[in-house]
Amino acid sequence: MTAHPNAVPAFRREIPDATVTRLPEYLRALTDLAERGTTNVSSEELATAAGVRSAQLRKDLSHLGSYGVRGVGYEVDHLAVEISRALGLAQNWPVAIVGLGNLGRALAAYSGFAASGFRVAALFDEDPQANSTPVGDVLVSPMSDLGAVLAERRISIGVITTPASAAQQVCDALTQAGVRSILNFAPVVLVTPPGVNVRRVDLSTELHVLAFREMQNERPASLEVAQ
Amino acid sequence: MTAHPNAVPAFRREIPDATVTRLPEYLRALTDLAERGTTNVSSEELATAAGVRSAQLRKDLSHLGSYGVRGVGYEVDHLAVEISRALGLAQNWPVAIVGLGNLGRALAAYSGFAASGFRVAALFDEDPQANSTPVGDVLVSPMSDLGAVLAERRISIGVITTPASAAQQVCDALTQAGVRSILNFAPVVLVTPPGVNVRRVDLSTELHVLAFREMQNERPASLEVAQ
DNA sequence: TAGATTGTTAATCGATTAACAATC
DNA sequence: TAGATTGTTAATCGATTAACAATC
Repeated sequence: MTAHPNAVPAFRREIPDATVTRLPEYLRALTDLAERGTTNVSSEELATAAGVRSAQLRKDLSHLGSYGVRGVGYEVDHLAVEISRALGLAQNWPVAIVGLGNLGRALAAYSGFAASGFRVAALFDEDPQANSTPVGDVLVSPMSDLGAVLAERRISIGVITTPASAAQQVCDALTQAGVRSILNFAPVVLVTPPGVNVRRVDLSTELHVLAFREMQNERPASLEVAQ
Repeated sequence: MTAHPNAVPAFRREIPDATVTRLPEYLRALTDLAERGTTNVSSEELATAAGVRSAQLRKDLSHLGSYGVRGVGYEVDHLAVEISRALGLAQNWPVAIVGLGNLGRALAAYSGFAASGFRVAALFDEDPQANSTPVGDVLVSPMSDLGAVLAERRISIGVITTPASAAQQVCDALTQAGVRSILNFAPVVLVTPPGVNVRRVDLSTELHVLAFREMQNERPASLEVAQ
């Protein structure tokens, strides 16, 4: 039995990661426009507001569907709704934060989450002292309750803000409890079972990249590769 | 006067951004290895520890120079020193943090910076009340002193942790004061003069990308693009 | 209809991976 | 020398940009 040589693969309608990363930015720009009372926008204007080229914006949007009108542009409200829907914003995702040091507490108190469709639904720390200090109206649970609490509150997104030394262990506990999406602030490469999505934010790395470019500016190009 | 057709462009020895972003990870992996007493490592092992392919690791390192030995591998300490040098880690960059809400204070207190070659050298907030609460041994200066303090402490890297509404204004003040490298945590696209490097970290965006994939997993692929 | 702007195709660019000659 | 592994070249892959036909 031979497959047709030009057979189209059954399903291959993936939206590139690079595009998904820019969608929230488009949404933010649209929200700004709406607040200023703008009802219609061209790809050129919206692209400028979001810091990209218009061709890229149109290409990105084309992955979602066809929500513009040729010769006219996009209706701000409508496009915002469509992007929100694509991003699953209506769902108000419950999120768990593990590790309540300075960063963990700052994130737990961050008001931007609520505005973006996320809700801090559980907090964990292994230090019993941390357990006695709630953040807002969310109590801090001990690590031993992780599985039970995640299941009960139907949490599928975890944020790791522990020290590097604890991160892998926490990651194991999260995946064990069925979490398949992890945002990791600890400076470690996490090992996860297949099917688990990990994104890492590393503050030092960001500074390193800046410092590197800063250095390049300071010294003449001719020295760039010399030892 | 005709240029030689195969003339090599005078200087074009740029290291790709993607490579620079991975260098700190390699360095971290090397530090781990050194702590465990490992003195030698192959590209295969180091790549695994850093979460990349060995071909990519070798390609990345080739931008810096030739620090391995064929048939043997890399000397852990030596390679670490070379990467540190390439990243400018020896310099102990002074950094300013503007905006001392929860996140700003968390960053100011973050011990990881010191370990990575950065030093929190100045803090700013427009709220006079914030000015009275130092973080560690660094006093909080009023925004009006920004230019003077940056000049005096020779600061060229700024971190913006203000609310979105203040970010552009702060950015203007920083660039005005000669800062050309900015790490922006506020959810805005900053407009800067040419030559200024901005990197943005956006917590909501990271969660959005995770939520998006989470959604894709939940529903069948055949619905992915349907409206 | 004429003018404008989208959605999409094709061209370009850059980054990743595979493969292997160089060489310890 | 034989075995191993780097540094680099060439092939592949994917993402960005330019250009324009479709169409409001």
